[in-house]
Amino acid sequence: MTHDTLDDLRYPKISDLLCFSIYSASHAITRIYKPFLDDLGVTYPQYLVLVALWEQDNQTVGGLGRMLHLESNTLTPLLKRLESMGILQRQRDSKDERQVRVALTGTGKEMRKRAARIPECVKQVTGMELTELQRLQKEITRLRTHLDQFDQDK
Amino acid sequence: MTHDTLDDLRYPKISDLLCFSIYSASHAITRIYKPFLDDLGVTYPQYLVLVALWEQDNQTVGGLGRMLHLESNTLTPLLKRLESMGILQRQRDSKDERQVRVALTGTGKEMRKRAARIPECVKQVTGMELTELQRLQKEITRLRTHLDQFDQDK
DNA sequence: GGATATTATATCGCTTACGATTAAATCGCA
DNA sequence: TGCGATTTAATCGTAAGCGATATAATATCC
Repeated sequence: MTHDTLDDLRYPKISDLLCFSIYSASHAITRIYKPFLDDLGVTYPQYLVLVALWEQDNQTVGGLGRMLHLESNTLTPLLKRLESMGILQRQRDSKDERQVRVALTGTGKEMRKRAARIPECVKQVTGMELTELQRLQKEITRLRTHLDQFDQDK
Repeated sequence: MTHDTLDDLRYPKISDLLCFSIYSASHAITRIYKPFLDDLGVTYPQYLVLVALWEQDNQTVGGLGRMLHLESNTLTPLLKRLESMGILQRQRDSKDERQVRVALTGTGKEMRKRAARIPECVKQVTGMELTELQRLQKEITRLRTHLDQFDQDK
């Protein structure tokens, strides 16, 4: 009997995998946001698009994709839904007709005020200190940067 | 002009939100796993189900759901796909016909060996120390526990 | 024992994600 | 100038997630 035979009997427990903790935390966060976002009438990915547009309005689809790490195959249908809700407008850029610019409507801009308390509410639910949340955010972002780096190196 | 008017002009930057770092890290992880899982012929959520079954075989759908924090509306179609691939079998429990037991086939059990090196490979890509990854895993799990706690309290 | 409540899984509809491909505009360069 | 390469969005198909609901089996209680 070799060591390999013994090692073959083991595999990391699901609860010990970092990848699973992030996977399940991501879903848990979506669930926590749900009631707040229901008030706004948007989904969680739609909310992230709004946060990106509140930070920088009138972006191209590609620009939004770089902020959110999403491609047009995900963003286009999502943006069309937000447009049909009257939250934003999509328009071809006249300087470069390949690009589509995404601009908030008055409704979309006003939603920022209605969403103002959401980050604070969610922070409360975490039951963690602000400094700890900030540190966690930085470390997870650093992890994602490493993963992105490796991905594009291929 | 009040302070509120000024405050209304601000919203957290997307890149500063913990929720977004977890959201985007989760997708980045899926992308990193992709080439390894392509070799196995499964998707990332399917892989997590396999990890859970390698840890504890012959579970009910509900038991798997508790391990993975997923409901039957997600698991049932996913398990049916794994069954149609010959990786596992689903069978009603004769003691309690409401329950469905999920058991790995020989193929499913053998895949554990072929997947043995994946966690180590992914760890390399993170570019982080094992102790740091473990700490991060614990902290994110703690965060998710808080969120789950709040969710079921409602 | 039988009506009622509870539990376990499945089904349906909708919204992400994303790989692969397409279409159109622009760029680069001979 | 013109033509192939590149860039940008959009489209299509498939697989998650999940809320709402349905269905069937079991548990509870009178």
